Amino acid sequence: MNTKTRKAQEIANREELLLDIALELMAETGFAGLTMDKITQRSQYSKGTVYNHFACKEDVLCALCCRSMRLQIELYQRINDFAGSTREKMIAMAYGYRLFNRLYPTLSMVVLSMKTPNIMEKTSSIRSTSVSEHENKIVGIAVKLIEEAVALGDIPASQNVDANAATFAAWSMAFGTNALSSAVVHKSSKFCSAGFDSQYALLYNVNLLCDGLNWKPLSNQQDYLATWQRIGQELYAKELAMLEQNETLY
Amino acid sequence: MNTKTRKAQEIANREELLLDIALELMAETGFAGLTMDKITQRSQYSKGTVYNHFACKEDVLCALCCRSMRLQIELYQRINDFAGSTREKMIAMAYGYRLFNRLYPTLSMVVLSMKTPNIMEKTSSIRSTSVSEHENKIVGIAVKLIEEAVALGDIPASQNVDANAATFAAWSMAFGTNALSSAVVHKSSKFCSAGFDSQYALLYNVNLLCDGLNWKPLSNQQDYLATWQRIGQELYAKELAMLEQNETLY
DNA sequence: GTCACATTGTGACGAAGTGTCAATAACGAG
DNA sequence: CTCGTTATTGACACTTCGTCACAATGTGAC
Repeated sequence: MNTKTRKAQEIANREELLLDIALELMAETGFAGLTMDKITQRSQYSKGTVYNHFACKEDVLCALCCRSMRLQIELYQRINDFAGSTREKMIAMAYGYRLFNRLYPTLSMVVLSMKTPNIMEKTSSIRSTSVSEHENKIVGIAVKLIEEAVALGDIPASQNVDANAATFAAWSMAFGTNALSSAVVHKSSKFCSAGFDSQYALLYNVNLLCDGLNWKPLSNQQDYLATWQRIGQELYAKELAMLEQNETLY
Repeated sequence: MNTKTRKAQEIANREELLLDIALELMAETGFAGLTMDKITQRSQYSKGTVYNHFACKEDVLCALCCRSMRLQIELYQRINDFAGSTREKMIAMAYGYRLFNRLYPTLSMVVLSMKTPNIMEKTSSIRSTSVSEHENKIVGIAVKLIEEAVALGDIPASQNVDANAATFAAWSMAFGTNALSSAVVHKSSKFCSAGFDSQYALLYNVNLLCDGLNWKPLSNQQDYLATWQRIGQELYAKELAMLEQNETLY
């Protein structure tokens, strides 16, 4: 029985190793540069072994997506300790989301790609439900926060806010902002010339949303830019320092 | 000289034909089922000719993306004739966006995929700037509408709204809502069990955003669900009828 | 220690797809 | 009709995916 758990551990370790390699390859040679053969070559294992872990190439992405979400969850959990209003905590979630996207650009692209049909069509159901589970955990954090805001009256009861609907709105906003930001940055979009500031776009957008929910204090009652800075200092100082030194973690 | 324009016309026609085939293939066999070989086989032309039109497979998607945006623009232009406030017109844009996504599900997936790195990395620069140009046209429609709202005072000057920033927010929201809706519908997401209603999610989300901008009349001052219905009847009756009969147009 | 059995690993291989290019065909001006 | 130009073709070289018969290794009973 002991040997079994040891073996299982070894397999789990190898899986992480393979994922490290996959991520490294993607960072080096771009998204299209990831092939199963290259993973095989760079690892000390053979193709068959790699395919023992992942049913297909898309499953590798799925697994990376799960890792990505575990990392995100870690960032979001710190928010519990943040001394601030519920709205400030929601903004902290947005901060964490953006931080994640900057710190792990390759992983972020993986998450984005997972919403795309050509990937989803091919993933095995085991992997894709695993992604859903992780996703639900993140969604749960946001739902809980919004429910708390309603309970405390930060979001007036008269707004009749459904926590699920509001969470979906916030998620949509964050997801869309990130997806379009990275696209806008690279291209000759109208926004580039219009002084588009990707740094604060998410703060701005989430503030609009919260104001729409009538989530007190409103953005004209409080300086959320200051909150934004404070979140960075108090919750994510370590990660910001890494970014300063251009230490991107895939 | 006349022969040249005739020839050019023929080539343009053939390009449209090839795109029709590509779309048909995607609708039939899924996104991953699209191959250059199949396009070749189903058309009466050879591989070389197909590659004369499109530098690579991703260029086909790019071209479809442009077609997709031309169709969208057509939908949005009708809004000029809509008798309503600026905010109602913004909601009409959201309506058009959602209508487009329902009427052309395959094309919608193409647009979504274009925001993804594995596609973007491979597209030729000519095609991708063409996508940007089309995109800018759509963005321009929204910017103009928001500027008008500010000029009329529907959005109070005190909000200090930048039309570009607000457009980006609206675009992010619409894009994110659509991307996540289609993902949520298929999967065992928390939202499914929570009575997620994809039909009105975009209306709800855009209303939140407009409320956040303090775009008058606010959603508690007017029944925008009624507006939503009116938009369907007055602007998009034909398209709705098609949807009723399950006539999806790729 | 060893033997039968179970599990895990291997890499050559077939299938499928991409993009190229030398050869061929069609075109049109003179 | 002829000849240079341009468009078209499909065989080919190359890449990649995913499989499977076989090899190697690990396990536990005796």
